[in-house]
Amino acid sequence: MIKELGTNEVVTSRMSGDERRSQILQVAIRLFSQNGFNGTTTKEIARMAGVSEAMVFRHFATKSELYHAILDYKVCEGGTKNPPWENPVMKRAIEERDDYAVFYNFGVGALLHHKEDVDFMRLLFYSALDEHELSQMFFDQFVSRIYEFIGSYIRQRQAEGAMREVEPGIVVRAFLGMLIHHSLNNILWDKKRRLLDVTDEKAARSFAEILLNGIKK
Amino acid sequence: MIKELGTNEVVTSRMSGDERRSQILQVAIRLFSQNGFNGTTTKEIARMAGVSEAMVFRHFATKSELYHAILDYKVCEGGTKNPPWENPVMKRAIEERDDYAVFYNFGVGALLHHKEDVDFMRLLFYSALDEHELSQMFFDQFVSRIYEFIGSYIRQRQAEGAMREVEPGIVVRAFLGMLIHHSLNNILWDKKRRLLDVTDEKAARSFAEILLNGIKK
DNA sequence: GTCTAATAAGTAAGTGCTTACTTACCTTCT
DNA sequence: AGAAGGTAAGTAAGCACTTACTTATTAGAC
Repeated sequence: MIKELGTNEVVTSRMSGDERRSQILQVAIRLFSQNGFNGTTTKEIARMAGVSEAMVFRHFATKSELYHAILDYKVCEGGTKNPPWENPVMKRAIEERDDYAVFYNFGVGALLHHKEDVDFMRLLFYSALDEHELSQMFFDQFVSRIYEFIGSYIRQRQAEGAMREVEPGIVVRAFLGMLIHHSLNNILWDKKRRLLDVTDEKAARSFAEILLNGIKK
Repeated sequence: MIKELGTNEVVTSRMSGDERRSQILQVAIRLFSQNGFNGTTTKEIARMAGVSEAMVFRHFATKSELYHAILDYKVCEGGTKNPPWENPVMKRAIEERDDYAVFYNFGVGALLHHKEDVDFMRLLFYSALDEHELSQMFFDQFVSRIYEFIGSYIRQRQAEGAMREVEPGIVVRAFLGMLIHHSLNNILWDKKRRLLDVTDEKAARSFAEILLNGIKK
């Protein structure tokens, strides 16, 4: 009997199939992202979800299928759903050729996204090390599009004479490198921000300034 | 009976204790770096080393002790042993205030190092995700020294009026981000270099140029 | 409204296999 | 002969996954 204390709402112990399925999924996301595929047991997933192991296997035929469902869900949710350049602020910045606004907004968006979904970042790296196909899928679908998009923007600005002739792919890699490495540091090694303690805004501002000064004509 | 074919040298199946120990270590490094701690079995380590499981446990009391020994070995070998700035080329560049040479040489060195020791990179990330103490140790001992060293160089050049007043920590993070993220891409996701195919030298040159133009006065 | 039968949510107690680790014994060198 | 290198065959615990069964919910006939 699970009850939500402190509210009038009382949650009965029995859920509908869909509710239970997504609850198990949420629990599993946390555990897989914390301990990786091999470090997570179905027993623990069941325990954390407050059900018997049999229930886990009623909803997901195998542990692998559950892992696959998680990555599938996370890759779709976190990736292909809403690419950064759909943002109206970004759109205007691009039209107005406001390079700083383009890179700053992209950067802040990325850093925020990483911070809000640490589980996803960890899952992504675990699955990349495990060489899971969905990690490659995420890269092919999401990351390569970012390269295309920002790359083509840089190419355009080079054609317009606003940027030096550096290979756009390298510039994108440099910028994504700053952002992702910054998030990775905060998530994995420097949780206490002992080495570098700056707001996302300041980091994005500095990275955008360094990059744009670095490639301007 | 293991024999080295194609040479006159014949390796007998029986090794000395030290030889066997370091052979098991080498085999385990490869397996742990490929499959992580939980994904690697002592049975497989023994099989790959061509000995029985009992031999693994004669040299290392537990699986954890073996893992610890590996990280210990790798962290010392790959990290604290020879910091990049001990390199004479780097030393001269620093004395001569040749900013480009400083950052370019550091970059090429890092990229080469990553490429030559993919196992180490993978181990480092696996152990960081697993929150193993030695990953934190590596960060505290090796990475933070890089921040100190490059950071203080930047501070000096700022005082000399050669660089803008950007927080040195952010600049270091930006540069390390470019380098590490580039290596990570090559190791984990873009092994075929479909997104970006450049030599280490070109990458280091571009990254150094972007960074230095980005922060020059 | 109430009874009922079908259905869906749920579990306890397994299964066989794999795991990290051990024991008791053998073989090879010096 | 004795120390060091080495193994076959274990053990107990843990793993993913199954079976056989119980409880709660609900839809429709009356």
